[in-house]
Amino acid sequence: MQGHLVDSTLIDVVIDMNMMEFPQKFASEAKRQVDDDASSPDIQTRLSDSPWSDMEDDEHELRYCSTHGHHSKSKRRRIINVVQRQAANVRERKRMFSLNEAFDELRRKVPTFAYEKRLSRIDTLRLAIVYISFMTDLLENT
DNA sequence: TAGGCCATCTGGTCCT
DNA sequence: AGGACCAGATGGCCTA
Repeated sequence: MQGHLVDSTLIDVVIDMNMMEFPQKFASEAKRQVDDDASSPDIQTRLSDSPWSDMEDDEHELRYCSTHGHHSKSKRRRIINVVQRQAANVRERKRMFSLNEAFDELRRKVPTFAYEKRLSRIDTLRLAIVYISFMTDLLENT
């Protein structure tokens, strides 16, 4: 539907970019995910009274630029155990998954030709920028 | 085979 | 305290 509104200017841009193909490796990539959790690099289980560990010397005072209105913060390393790390990995995977869902949705919104390849994430963003600019111009000139 | 793209892990920082 | 967000590193897959 959205492709009908596109003029030659936008089409020229689109032609230069990679075209669609639905993710074939999405499922295959998931293969190594969950099972790898147990075999992740030997993260030491570091259980201590405090989840924070001081950096060695007094250089660990992290000073933010005062022009940005930040206060100085002490730079302390947060110590997490294996369970917490794995939980964080799962959350990160979910977060990236939802990010990719958003990219897929954006891919469906921008006009493309269903050639052989799907748009990469960076191409999707660039094309969306071009498309939005084009539509904005169209709106302003009517 | 090199380069592009992507998923995943990880540690640092921000935010609630 | 802990979850969200981010960026760097790494490794796999695919294509020219």
